Amino acid sequence: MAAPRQAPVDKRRIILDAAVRVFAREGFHACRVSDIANEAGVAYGLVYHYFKSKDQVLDTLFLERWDVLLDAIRETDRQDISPREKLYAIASFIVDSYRHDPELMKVIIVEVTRAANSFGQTHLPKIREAYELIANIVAKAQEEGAFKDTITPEFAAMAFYGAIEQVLTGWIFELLPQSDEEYEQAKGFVVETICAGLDRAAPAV
Amino acid sequence: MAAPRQAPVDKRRIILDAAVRVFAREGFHACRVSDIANEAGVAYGLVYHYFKSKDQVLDTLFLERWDVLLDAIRETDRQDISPREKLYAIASFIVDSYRHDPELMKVIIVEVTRAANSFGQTHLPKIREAYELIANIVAKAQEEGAFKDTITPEFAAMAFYGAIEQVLTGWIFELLPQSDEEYEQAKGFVVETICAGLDRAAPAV
Amino acid sequence: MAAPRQAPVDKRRIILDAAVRVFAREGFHACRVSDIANEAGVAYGLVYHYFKSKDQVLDTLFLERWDVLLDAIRETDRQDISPREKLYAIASFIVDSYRHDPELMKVIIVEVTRAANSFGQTHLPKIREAYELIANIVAKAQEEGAFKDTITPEFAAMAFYGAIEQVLTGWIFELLPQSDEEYEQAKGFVVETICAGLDRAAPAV
Amino acid sequence: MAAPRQAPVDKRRIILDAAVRVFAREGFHACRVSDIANEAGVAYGLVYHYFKSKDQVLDTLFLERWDVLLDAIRETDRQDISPREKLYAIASFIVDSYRHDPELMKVIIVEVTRAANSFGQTHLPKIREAYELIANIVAKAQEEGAFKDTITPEFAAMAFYGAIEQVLTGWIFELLPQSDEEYEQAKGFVVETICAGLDRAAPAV
DNA sequence: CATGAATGAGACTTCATTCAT
DNA sequence: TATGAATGAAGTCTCATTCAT
Repeated sequence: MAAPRQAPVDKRRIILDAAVRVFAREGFHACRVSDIANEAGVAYGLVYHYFKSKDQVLDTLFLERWDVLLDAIRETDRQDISPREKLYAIASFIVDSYRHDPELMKVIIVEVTRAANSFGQTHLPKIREAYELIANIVAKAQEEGAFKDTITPEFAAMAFYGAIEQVLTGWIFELLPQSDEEYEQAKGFVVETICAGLDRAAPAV
Repeated sequence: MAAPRQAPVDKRRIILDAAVRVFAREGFHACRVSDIANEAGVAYGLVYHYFKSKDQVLDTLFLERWDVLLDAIRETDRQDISPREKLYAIASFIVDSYRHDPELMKVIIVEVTRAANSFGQTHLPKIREAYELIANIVAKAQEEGAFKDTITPEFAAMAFYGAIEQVLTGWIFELLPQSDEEYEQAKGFVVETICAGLDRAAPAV
Repeated sequence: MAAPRQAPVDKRRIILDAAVRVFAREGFHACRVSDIANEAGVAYGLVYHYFKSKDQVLDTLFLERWDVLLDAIRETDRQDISPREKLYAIASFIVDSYRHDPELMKVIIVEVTRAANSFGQTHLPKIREAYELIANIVAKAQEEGAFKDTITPEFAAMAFYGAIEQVLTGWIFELLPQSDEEYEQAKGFVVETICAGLDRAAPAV
Repeated sequence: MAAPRQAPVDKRRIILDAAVRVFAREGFHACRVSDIANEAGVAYGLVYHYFKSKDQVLDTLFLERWDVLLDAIRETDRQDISPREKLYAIASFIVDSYRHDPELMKVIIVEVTRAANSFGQTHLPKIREAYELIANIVAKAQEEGAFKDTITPEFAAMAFYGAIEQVLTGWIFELLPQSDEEYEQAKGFVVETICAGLDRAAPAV
């Protein structure tokens, strides 16, 4: 039987993973391409062998992950569950993404989705897709009477996403406490916040 | 009677106002100090006569406005109104700030509060004050039994602020429609969203 | 009486003059911008204060001088002298330009007029103007019967200019001997070459 | 009967031919080694298997062709014909070289003989040989009394070669019209220009 | 106060060349 | 022979900041 082979090293992947760590630690603008190369343990030029520019490294990281998110939202919407459960699934996916790879989520949020004047601008159409998918879920729920229609789906989607992102930002910059329990509670909290509100008049979930 | 005075030209103010327009239009990092000087119609070096650095120009703009916001929140909290009315007043103040000077709010949100890796980092304590003032309102409401305590005040404050900021961002980048009516509705919407949620089970405001 | 003033130093001129020396010595592509700054005794960035790029420095040098040449040709053509005298005047102007500032002419010829794939391409219209002005002189002479019309004016102009430029190139790279006498002879030689040729059958000038 | 053999593919030759096309199209400095490899349809590294450097590819192209030119001039000089006929034969050979392979001649002229600061410098001795062979023909003609000796042979050779090269440059960059007739006329034109001149006083050829 | 010329550190990107397979 | 991933030196340009007037 053949000896077990060394897994082939994918330098491109190594560079991307190193870039996540460097971007998370130093910020996209503050770091130098040489920092990425050093972190990856490869020569300076290899970064440019695989990527056209420093920008393209971040673009790649964002698109890789954001497409997974969009797929997850679409898949969730296809399931036969209540609107509230759908929103919960989406919130779960986002929170779990952060739990699984906080550095990557930090980079995506800090350097792209919240960086409206640079990469956020570039990827606005892609980011917008997420808002629209969420808005569609709300719109359908309103049509079916599951949600009241005092607010527009677009507005609800923005508020929902804004609330989650701000919580993640709170974790990222340690303004909010973090623990497995906190993460789990947060999923319910965000949906609770959006779907039931703080008012005592609203029945508990 | 005194001769009519030439309105005293406050070059410092002229530079700050020009900076708002330039930062809003081109972004803080993308613009050059000379762009500010040109927009203000003053010499290059004068910017450095009044400000220690390019950073300090943005710092000044942010602090000027953010202190007004913090004062407004504190003043609101002092009034003898319900927690929901307090949150409505805060949402109102933020939305009206945007209506009154959208460029300034764009700069503050895009370049500071959402720019967690640069100015957001620097001004985190100041930004945090706003979160804490809001959290205090929620905490008091929970103690008094006006709000249920299924979620922490800190979390509620983050979700509340995140929802508003995301809506402003939606306006700034024209992802959401804008009109006087939209602005007025938004104030209620955000509070509604946080205080009552989307669930039909929750009574309408 | 006022003390004699120090002539105001025109740093832009100093940079241009330094660039001529550096380009002549090291070649446009081989030299670095810092070489120009060092030669001029100014800071690196000042080159970019006055010129948009390294290219623009050479563009400026070329255009400054080439416009003088074009004016000289036009002025010559306006005079009431024979075609042969006009060509002699043009050859004289070019040769004297080299005598007066051999480094500048080296740069213009080597880096622009003979660099067909880089700056020559860019300035082709300007260079072409010279060919056309010369061709016009020949054309008029042919119409008046002063020159025979066995060859086209365009061709004659190219051959005339090519002969002179090659001779300058010979001097620049020391393939041909140089002296005041050589320079003076050359003026007649080129015109002789073009107007009468080597053939003994042609009467001496 | 033997199976038909695959024509032996000489990869080295394929690379050289591809290099001609790439150098002609993009210029030696503007193109990358990978462009040559792509044009040739071979792997990047193979260029370096056959040639020590990018420079050496151009060196090879130049030397291959220039040696043919030098041989042609020597062979011409050996023949028992008049000096004017010798110059005509040389002009013919150069013009026909251009007709036969305009891209190769473009590369040789633009990137070597007119690129005095780079390859022209390197190959100056080789280029000079051509000037000297031509000068020798003139010198002999002057000794024999066929040519007048008002100008030095070296100067005549430079003017002669300069005139031809400028005409080729005119064709290469489409400043002069091209056709089979033009090419044929040009051969006579150049010799005419050098040997008889434009002056009506000079008898027609 | 006001001007704008002068400074110079810093970072991205290119690409010829090498080398392991 | 043939491949193409890997290397890393080198140079242009930007622009915040300083300073002499």
